[in-house]
Amino acid sequence: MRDGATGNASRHPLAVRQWDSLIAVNYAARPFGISRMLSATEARGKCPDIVLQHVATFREGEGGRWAYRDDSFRNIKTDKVSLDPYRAESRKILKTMKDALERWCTDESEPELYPLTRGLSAVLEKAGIDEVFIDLSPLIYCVLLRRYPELRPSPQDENKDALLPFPPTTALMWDPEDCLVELDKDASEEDDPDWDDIVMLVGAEIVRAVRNAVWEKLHYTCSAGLARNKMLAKLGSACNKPNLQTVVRNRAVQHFLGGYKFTQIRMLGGKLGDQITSIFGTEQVSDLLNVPLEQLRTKLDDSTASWLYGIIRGDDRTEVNPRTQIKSMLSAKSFRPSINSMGQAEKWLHIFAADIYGRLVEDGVLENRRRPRVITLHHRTVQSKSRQMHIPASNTIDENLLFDLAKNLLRQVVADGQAWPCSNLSLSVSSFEDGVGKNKVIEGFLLRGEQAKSLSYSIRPRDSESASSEQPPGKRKKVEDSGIKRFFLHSLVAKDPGFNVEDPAASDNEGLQAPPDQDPDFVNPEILEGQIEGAEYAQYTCPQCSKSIPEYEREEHDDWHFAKDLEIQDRQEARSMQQSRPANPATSRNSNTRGRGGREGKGKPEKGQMRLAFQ
DNA sequence: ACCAGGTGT
DNA sequence: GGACACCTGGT
Repeated sequence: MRDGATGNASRHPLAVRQWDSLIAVNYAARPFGISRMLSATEARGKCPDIVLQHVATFREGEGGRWAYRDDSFRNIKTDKVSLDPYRAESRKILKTMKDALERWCTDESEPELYPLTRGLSAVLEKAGIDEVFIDLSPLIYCVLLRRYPELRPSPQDENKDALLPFPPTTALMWDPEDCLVELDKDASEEDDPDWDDIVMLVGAEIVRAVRNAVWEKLHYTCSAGLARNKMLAKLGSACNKPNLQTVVRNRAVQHFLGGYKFTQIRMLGGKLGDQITSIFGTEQVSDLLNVPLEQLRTKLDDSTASWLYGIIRGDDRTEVNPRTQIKSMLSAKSFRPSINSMGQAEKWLHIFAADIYGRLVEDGVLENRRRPRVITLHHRTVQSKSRQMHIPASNTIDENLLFDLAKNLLRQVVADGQAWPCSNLSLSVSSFEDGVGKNKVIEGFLLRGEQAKSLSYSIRPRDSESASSEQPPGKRKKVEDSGIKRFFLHSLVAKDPGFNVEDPAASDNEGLQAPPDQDPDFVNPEILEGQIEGAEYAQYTCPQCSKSIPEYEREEHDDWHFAKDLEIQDRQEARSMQQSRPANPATSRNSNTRGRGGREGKGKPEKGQMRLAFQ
């Protein structure tokens, strides 16, 4: 589990400026007392040398292209912030991390472990533009099996509750840079290590490798926290910034948490935290620990009470969600002097539409036929209001369409009541439909690895033809060079985890499964292969895409996944990882636990196993 | 389905 | 605080 704040390692004081305030401050500037929320003037007062870089902006009349401009801070009236550069860096970092993690799940040296570990991979959750949670459990499990053969399940080892062997009693060799949180009072560093400790040690090794990769490749430092759940990892990550990792061993949790204000715990930083503070007259976790559950229940509703009771004891069950494709895109502007007319508002709608459209294109969303179904306009005067509508499925999404829809929505809001003066306006698109739109036909077919290679060559020309014919002229080129290939590879694995191939006959019927309003020819039928050949051979169910393929094609199939991973954007990767979970071959029992959980019952300590002891 | 509101970076 | 993004709950 990991979480880190990344920061460029510049030694010169530097901050990112948005209008007159700072939104990010590097570590070199912090000793001067510079923090977020300071004004540019205040920052200069504290550190005359500081470099203040304004964020990129869109400018009225310059279309959808952002730029860094020397005078943007003076143009708050006409410019709109663009966070695109940060989104791009964020993607690079995630990709680097993902690649670094990947190396931990493949080990050719011990083929007998393949059935147990193949397909296991870490899950990454993007928690912010510069933060990520990583569930390392699957990787740690792999490493444990390799290093501690006594943990490998033996055939007669049916009993899930069978006791684990004792771990080796040799002292653990922590890296000098691992920051260990002091143990609870009832525990001692002299005690023999337990499996939980070893799990953390392995995790620390992996995370160090990930952080090193980020440094080597991108020159960002990052801090990390390792613990048994997200809440503890998050708290830990802040303990040793900017460039160290903090390990909260299970035997240290009580001591660690006891020193915090509960308002620093995730979900308690807002109104709920305030409410609890005033009810119980304290912000300290240690004080709240003395309050019995029954008493919490008298003051809070039941679910909140028991959640709170658990969370301050280190019990956080929230999963690391595999990042899915982006769920919404928003473009917004606050108006310092409020705006007062439809005409003024429309200018901004143009910029919003261009911004969002650019991001739709950049993210390859159009190429993938992933489109938002809903558009929403938010409007704030004294109160805030929002209106949304469906994006007509028949239209090609472009800037003008977005603008027209936005304008309609704005009219509705304006007609609705007090619309002026308006202090904030935003446009967003959401409800992304990733059913590859016109290519639903692909789902339900299986493309064999070998054929995938040859066919992807043979069909590419025609494929891109039909693809670009329905693209606006401006985007043809992009589709042709890399877009379609990406799309092609992606769409085969991205969608349906079940991946049914029950009706091979359907495969050579054009568009048999295509919804009536969709064009079945977008992907030529001949590239599809609905039949599994070699069914008489041993079958292998790919944990990544759930496809069932002959054993002898496994390697090739994996190569194919590997190539795909390199090509498609990280968010798309995350999606396929998510879908691979249920297909984990190791999941034999415990349908209510996750794939990795079901199996870890055997491989991990019975007490305090990573997050899974609870259920 | 629609909208409001809360939480986080 | 501004500009995001995500989630939940009420109707």
